[in-house]
Amino acid sequence: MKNNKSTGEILREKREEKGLLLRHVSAELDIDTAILSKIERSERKATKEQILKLAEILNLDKDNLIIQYLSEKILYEIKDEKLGSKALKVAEQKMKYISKNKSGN
Amino acid sequence: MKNNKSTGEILREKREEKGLLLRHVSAELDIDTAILSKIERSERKATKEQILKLAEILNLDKDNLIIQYLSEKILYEIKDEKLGSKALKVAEQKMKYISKNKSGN
DNA sequence: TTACATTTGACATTAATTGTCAAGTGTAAT
DNA sequence: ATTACACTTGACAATTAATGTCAAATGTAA
Repeated sequence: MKNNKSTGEILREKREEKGLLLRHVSAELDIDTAILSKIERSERKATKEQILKLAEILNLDKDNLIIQYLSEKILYEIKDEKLGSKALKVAEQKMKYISKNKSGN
Repeated sequence: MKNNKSTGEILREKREEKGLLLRHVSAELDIDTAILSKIERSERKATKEQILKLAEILNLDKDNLIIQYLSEKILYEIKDEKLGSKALKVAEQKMKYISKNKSGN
């Protein structure tokens, strides 16, 4: 498959690849290094603004990163739910239904 | 299709079908009628506990109602997101991947 | 051991959710 | 047309969850 890495792993890998320190990147994001550290280890979620800024700083594809990020938010909603998987499928059905009636994408 | 009604619509229809007033049901839920009114018109989200209690009060299938409810929560997360639909698909992929490696369901 | 990057956890701040209340609207008797 | 009652609306209060800071702890490489 393809979407196997977490957002945090992606961020950390790319940051290290570029030789940047937490301190450098967190300064640009205007947050404490502690938070970025936690984001990279999936102990905290980033905000959408942070994700967008991180994509810029680290030269990551914005759309991919956002998709990654949103999919984690979705899974977070249902992580303790026995019926989560079914709910996901229903959400997709509804999604199709909505976009069909509104046309587009 | 099948999942065309919102949770709120389901709740209101069933309540009226049973001839119950907002005041009756909201008393059992231990909340103000105003909130239940809003829940039924999809102006507010219910809590999971409220959903479970409503299923009991109104003799609705718990699993179906929960699935309905969770799917709305999921859609709420991505409602303003251009890439929401793609994120949903990725979430499903990840879900499969997870349940494959953990076995079950 | 000093230097520095990262991690950890206790706590503060802020934002979102959930709730109350009181006044407003609609409708159907009387 | 006034009373009665179900429901709705919006301003605001309370509670809970998310986001952040800070200082001390840990790891690692001079």
